[in-house]
Amino acid sequence: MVRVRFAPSPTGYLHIGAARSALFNWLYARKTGGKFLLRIEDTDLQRSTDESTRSIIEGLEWLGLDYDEEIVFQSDNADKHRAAANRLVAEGKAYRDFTPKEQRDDATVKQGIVDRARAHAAEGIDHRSNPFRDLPPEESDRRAGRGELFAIRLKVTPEGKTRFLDAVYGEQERAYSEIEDLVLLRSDGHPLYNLSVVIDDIEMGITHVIRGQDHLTNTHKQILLYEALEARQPQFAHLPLILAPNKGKLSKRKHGEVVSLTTYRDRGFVPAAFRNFLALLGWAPEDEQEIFTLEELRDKFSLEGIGRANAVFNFQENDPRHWTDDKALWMNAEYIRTMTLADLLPMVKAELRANKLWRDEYEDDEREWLEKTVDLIRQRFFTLKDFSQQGRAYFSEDFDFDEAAVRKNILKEPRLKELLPALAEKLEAVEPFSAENVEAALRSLGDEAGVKAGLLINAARTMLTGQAVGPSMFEVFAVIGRERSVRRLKSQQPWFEFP
RNA sequence: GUCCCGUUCGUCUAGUGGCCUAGGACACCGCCCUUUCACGGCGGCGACACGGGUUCGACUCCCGUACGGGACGCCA
Repeated sequence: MVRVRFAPSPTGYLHIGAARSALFNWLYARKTGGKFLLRIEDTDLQRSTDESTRSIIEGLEWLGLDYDEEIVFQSDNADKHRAAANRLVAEGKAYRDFTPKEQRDDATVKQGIVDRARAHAAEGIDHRSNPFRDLPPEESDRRAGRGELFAIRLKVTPEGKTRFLDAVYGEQERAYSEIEDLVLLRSDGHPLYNLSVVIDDIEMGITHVIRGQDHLTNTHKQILLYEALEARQPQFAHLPLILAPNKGKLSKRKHGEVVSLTTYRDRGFVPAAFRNFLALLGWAPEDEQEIFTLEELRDKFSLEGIGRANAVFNFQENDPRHWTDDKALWMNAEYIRTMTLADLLPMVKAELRANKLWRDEYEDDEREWLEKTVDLIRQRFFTLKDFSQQGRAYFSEDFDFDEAAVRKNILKEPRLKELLPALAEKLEAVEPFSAENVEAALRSLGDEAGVKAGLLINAARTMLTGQAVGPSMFEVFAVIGRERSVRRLKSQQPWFEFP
């Protein structure tokens, strides 16, 4: 039975790369009939926050990735991690390192890695030079008993190599000589990442570890731990990374909210659309299908379909039209215009409600009207936000007029000053007020006045919706209704002055 | 610096030795449809990082170079 997990550390918002890992794990579990588990890796007390945990849970819920069993909080297992480390010491597979702890902040650590590596290169690397590595057990016990502080390090065998078969990257091996005696337990008793992950994965019965490629080299250390703990290794599958447009790392500090999953929710993405987009970042089906229902995605997903090259998340920071990847935007528009109305309506409702445009009648008396209207206007929308912005005039009397539209469609033709009220007159008599009848009325007015129908159509579009673009105008009349149409055609706007 | 991974249109990708004059999607451009803008239809632009091998034949296999990414912490 397949058991996979998504194991984020709650140190910030849910990153889209992490969201994709979660998605792939979820798909794999659902495809194989296995379990998808959630583990919060909150052992870094300094940086973990409840708010992050909440945002992760919300994010998964938004994407529709439901998890099985109780959430595991890694910090709850610290005692088990400590016990395991001590057991390894007792078994001689790990040792106490009494070297005093160095105090370093994040920045100096990063520099230290490079400096130390250079020095090693110059002098020749020896990962086994720790003076406490071969301290006799009695001596080690005595010093520990005396209350001396120590870290616990894994005693890595000098000769040999670790190997594993990655489901994505294939055969992997690494010489033991490349691996340091990693610290398992800090001198303050705090268990460290590699230990905790391995113990928890064993404990949770994880069969497949599907995670970012940034863990590919860590995996060798973890394998050493599986061996030391005499536990069976899971199958590993590492995912290519998602990069920024400059092919660098995608980070919040540099790239802002575009990398945060919640941004997509807040900016009007349909969850299924974003999920679909994410699935295609680093994975491809056997055929050329791009739009999938969740069921199709689940059925077609496979580890074999995952690529090895990192993917660029293509967005343009200073261009509002391309604020995120164009394909994601297209995908969202595609979903908005093709999904069932039943699925779309609740999202539209939430959007209208958030903007005080919702009226309860939309749910009973005017339900039909709402469906017709939404169906009409969704054809050219890209996000759910458009329903309250571009689509505002359909739901409210209080909407803005686009300046360019006014200039182009109204002010440049003085005759409209008479024609618009004339059109309003005609519309008052149209019965029933259908698209066909409105069209006939409008065209006859055009003929009588000797102007092209297009002039009236475009002017009416701007008077009724404030915009230069929109759906078929006769449908718009029908949806806006006689009363509002007439009123808007006759309305005296402040800008309504011809030269 | 050391080790690991990668490199096909601007982007996401298909491709596992002949099916490739390299396919699809997004973006872009043009035409058609049309009252506008979209949608849709049709068409266009556009890529195998480079150099050596292996082979009758290489996008596909091997080696090297370049470039990019990752890891190397008493962080996760």
